[in-house]
Amino acid sequence: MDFQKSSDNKRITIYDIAKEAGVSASTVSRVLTNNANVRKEKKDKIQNIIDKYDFKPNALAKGLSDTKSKIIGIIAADVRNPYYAEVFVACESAAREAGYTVLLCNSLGMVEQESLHLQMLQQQSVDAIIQLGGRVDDLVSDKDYVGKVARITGTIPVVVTGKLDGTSCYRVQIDAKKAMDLLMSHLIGLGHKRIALVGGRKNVTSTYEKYKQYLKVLHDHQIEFQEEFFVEGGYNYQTGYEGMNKLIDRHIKPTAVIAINDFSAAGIVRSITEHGYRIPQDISVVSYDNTYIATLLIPTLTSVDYDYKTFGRKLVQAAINAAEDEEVPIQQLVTPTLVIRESSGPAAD
Amino acid sequence: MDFQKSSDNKRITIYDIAKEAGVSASTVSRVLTNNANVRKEKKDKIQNIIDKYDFKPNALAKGLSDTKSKIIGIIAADVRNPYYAEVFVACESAAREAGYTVLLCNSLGMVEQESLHLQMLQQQSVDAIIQLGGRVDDLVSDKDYVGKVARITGTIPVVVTGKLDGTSCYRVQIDAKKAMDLLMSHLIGLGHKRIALVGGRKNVTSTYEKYKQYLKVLHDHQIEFQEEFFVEGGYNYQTGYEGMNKLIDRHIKPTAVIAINDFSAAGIVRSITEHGYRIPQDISVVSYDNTYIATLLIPTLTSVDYDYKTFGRKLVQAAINAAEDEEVPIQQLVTPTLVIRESSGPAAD
DNA sequence: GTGAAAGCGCTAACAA
DNA sequence: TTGTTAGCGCTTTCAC
Repeated sequence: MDFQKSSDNKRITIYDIAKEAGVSASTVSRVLTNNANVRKEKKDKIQNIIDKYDFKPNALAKGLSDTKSKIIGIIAADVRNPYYAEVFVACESAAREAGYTVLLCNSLGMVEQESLHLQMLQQQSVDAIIQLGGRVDDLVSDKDYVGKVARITGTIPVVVTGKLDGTSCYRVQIDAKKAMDLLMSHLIGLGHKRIALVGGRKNVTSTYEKYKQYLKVLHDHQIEFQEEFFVEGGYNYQTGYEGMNKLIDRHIKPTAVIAINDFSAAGIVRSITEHGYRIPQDISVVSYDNTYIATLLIPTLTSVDYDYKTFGRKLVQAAINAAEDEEVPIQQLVTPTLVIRESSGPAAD
Repeated sequence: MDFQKSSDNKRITIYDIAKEAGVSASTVSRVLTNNANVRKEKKDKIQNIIDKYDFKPNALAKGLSDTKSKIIGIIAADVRNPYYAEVFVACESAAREAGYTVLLCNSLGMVEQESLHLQMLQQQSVDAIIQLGGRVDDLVSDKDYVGKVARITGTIPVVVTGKLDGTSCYRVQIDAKKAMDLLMSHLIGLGHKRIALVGGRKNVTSTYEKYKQYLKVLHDHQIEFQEEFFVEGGYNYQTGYEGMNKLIDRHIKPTAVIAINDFSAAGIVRSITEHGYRIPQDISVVSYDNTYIATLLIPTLTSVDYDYKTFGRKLVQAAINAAEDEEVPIQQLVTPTLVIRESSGPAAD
């Protein structure tokens, strides 16, 4: 067996198959799409030739002719963040099962990239677009972006994990209120009253909702809200680290900390450890996303899980249904669950 | 401002532009591709109309007609692994700069998926394929897969991060020998002699090469190789954890451990910590990949970095050059560097 | 049941 | 400089 680079291996087409089978291209197309009757005898013959050459129809041509590319474009904030990686992989699997392919683009924190990606996906004639994070996380939707998306939704359905006021995007969101409830009940059940919330920005919808719910739960339990216990910041290691340092340095030590995600939790763990406190004996740490980071740290993190498989399936389902003009709910919620690990325990004192 | 879903927003084409401008479609095409002369006056008029409708040419049609899709297909083992995520993002950026789009598929450990993805990418008429990990990591290439790929390379260039014997794939690899040298010099320089190598399988090329080099360096320094110090395993947290447990439980405590990647390093750190040893005072831990995991752990990990940006650029460059029939070296090496952090220190005793 | 022909939206060779 | 024409590879009427 010898595999040589057969230099100009002209791609085989439906016509080549047709000629060899002694039929017309239409007939070959019929057995390919399998949506018209072809005499069994011919059908078998054609199929054999197709198999023999391992022929696969050109998706571009197919897409051009029936104006369906069977591709779903996905714009993610950053797949290097395991949260997005999990969601993306879940979407990819769900899409594949439904016979669709996914095209991934990352905006990497450059919001202007999102517009460009939108444009590119449009050019590629994707059948639907799913946007994971980025501008759709904004509490107040960017006007410019809304305009761009609104323009697109006329032709291509767009599904987002957040929202985009003024557009007809479909929304599949994580139930942020419930996510906060899970953490708060867990902590309050362990006797915590001095609970800090570290990381996240209030101009991000999901964070804002968590914050609101945090206040509400405190209030429901007659625990007074302490301003200093909410440390706004970002969503990465560094901001978690700095946020926690700030708290401890100011001598306002909480007995429990809710991190906005696993990354910031890692920074928080570092800060606490550096200050000589133990987790969870002195301070409990809990977080959101339940990415593998939660299992890598010492101690392992109690974290809120989203059932990524279901999340991805809902996103893709919405995208495909919308693309195929079927009924799609404007908004769907994904219910989070709590995974308890080593980082949370009874309140100190 | 009111954005309504203008239900059947027929996609605008080059003909619509042409009609409105009172010219032929070819002329519009000319200003679009900008590779033929059009009288400035007309050109401006056409451009205005294009801008007015924010018209973007259909990439499918374009790809069909000039048989170049400007898409690079990427098959990754699993983007949830930050190593692949880093490489992918680097490829995506490099591709975008060169005017290409990338299509990502993950095989998620299911080798049969790789063949299917290959097929799918072929159907999408991608201009080139980049495969990151998976079967191209095998020390002995899978015969079946080799056949499939060899068939494809006739039409579509394939670039891999490993190798695929018997095919004409282009190879862009990390210099595994050098990567091991960096770690070994570092450790030996710190006085370590009892150095264990935990994780990885010898049927994976890069691991095999590291193993060989490990033996060589030991030999060069007249350090006797101890069989038990090489603990074969996988590439994740669990295998790192179990591998290290095995070492310690057998009372063959090394003074330094080389983890096959950051994931297994995390497991190793856990095992060491659980056994009551300190890092690096009792045991140093170093690893490969330098993903963000290395900075999240306590202690932070000394790890071998690959300069992902360059890695991605080389992969994409090779892919594009090959697609455009330019000269491409069959094999290229990426030179790793060492990032020293908290997890490594002078040998105990 | 099957083939001929038109068309999907674009580019490029050829005339004019 | 510009328009006409012929594809790119496939699907889908419309006749037969």
